[in-house]
Amino acid sequence: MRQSKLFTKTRREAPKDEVAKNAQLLIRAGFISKEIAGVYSFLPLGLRTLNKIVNIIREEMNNIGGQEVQLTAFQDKKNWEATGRWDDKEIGIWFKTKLNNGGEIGLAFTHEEPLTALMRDQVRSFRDLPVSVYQFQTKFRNEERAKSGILRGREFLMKDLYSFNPDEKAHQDFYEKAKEAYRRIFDRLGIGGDTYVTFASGGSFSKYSHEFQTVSEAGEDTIFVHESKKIAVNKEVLNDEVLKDLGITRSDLAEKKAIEVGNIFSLGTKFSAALGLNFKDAEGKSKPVIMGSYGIGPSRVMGTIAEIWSDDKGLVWPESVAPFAVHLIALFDAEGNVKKATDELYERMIKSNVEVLYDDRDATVGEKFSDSDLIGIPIRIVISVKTLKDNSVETKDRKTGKIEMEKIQNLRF
RNA sequence: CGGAGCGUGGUGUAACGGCUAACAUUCCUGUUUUGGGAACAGGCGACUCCGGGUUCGAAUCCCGGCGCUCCGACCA
Repeated sequence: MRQSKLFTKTRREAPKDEVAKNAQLLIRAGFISKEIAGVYSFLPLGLRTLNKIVNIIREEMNNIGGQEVQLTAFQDKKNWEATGRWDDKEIGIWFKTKLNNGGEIGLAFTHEEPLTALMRDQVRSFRDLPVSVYQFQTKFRNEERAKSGILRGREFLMKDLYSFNPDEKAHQDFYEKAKEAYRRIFDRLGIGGDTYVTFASGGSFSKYSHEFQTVSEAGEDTIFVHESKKIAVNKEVLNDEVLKDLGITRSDLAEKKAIEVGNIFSLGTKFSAALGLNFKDAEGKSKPVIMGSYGIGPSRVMGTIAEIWSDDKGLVWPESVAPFAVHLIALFDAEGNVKKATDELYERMIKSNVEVLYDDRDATVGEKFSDSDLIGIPIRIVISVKTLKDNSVETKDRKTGKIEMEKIQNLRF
């Protein structure tokens, strides 16, 4: 894409009402725009990155057999009354509204109830199991206090997968597969090294749930990290019993702030029993389905990456989620030689399906370089009078700062 | 929801109760410039968040609302 056509602009300064680093950088670089507190819009660069995150998650969910759907955000009150979660006293974060015909609907903050109800029509026999279903969906949570930029919004994107299994063993097998898939996802997203499988409170059907916590000062959670085992314990459940279960001692643990980027949770029969999602086993006996839920917030992940991968000049995207692979920068000369050479290279890259952002703006050198650092595309390629003397370009790695000269004809595209 | 702070051109800031609300940046015009947010000249852009009040006079003081931020509580 030609940067001269990109409608978003970079800014020198962040709006003063943004304090969170992720929001400051993403707004300054033109990735997102704030609508109201906790509600952000995604602009072209931001949407590209968000979609890359989504696609990585999608691939890994498909790998473990997940089937993608898209449920509606509108919620039928009767499904939620069945589980006791319609009442505002139970769930304080509902957005609800009246229908003109007198009814009442809610906007989903999660989807256990509607999907369980939907599966009732599909699952009858043990032959229909196991099955797992997921979606990328906008969730609405009427948080009393939005904070931390896109880390905690009132509207946010979430991947939620729900598993349906005939028995506890099959459930556990899938649960472990999902855990492994999550590890791969965070590795591919570039935050695997800082992300710990964290033991957290399990609720009534399992002793523990597992959170995926990325160590960052911007996080809201406090976890205790066991570095060599690459696991952690959420402060909420840190006690002697947990330490014994995990075979670790308190002195091995280091206290850290962390962002919860994902979690997986055994639901047992809580929802299937309440909503009547039963199946006939091989003996013809009716049993409730065993369920699990598995969430990741792609928009929160994007904010987390911005927190972790950034420096004083701007964002430093991992290749896997960068809005473009290459930032091509032309430092024009009066004769037009640089423009001609850069246009040619740009066309070549487009033909080779390289995702390239071409800074063809009539801007000064300093502005182009500053914007490039701010936007944080992994590889910067500069063409100028200087490089053309040698028929070369200069490449610079955003992360390492390493600069190399390369002959134009030797470029890999 | 408890506590604290803040609302001034697009953005960031300034202005004792008193001149035409100032400065920087962005943006527009032109000239020059092209390896780190470049120079010069000219120009556009604000009912000072909204509504009331005090005063000869309000961006400034008072009351109410709305919004934003921070700390805490909350966060299947």
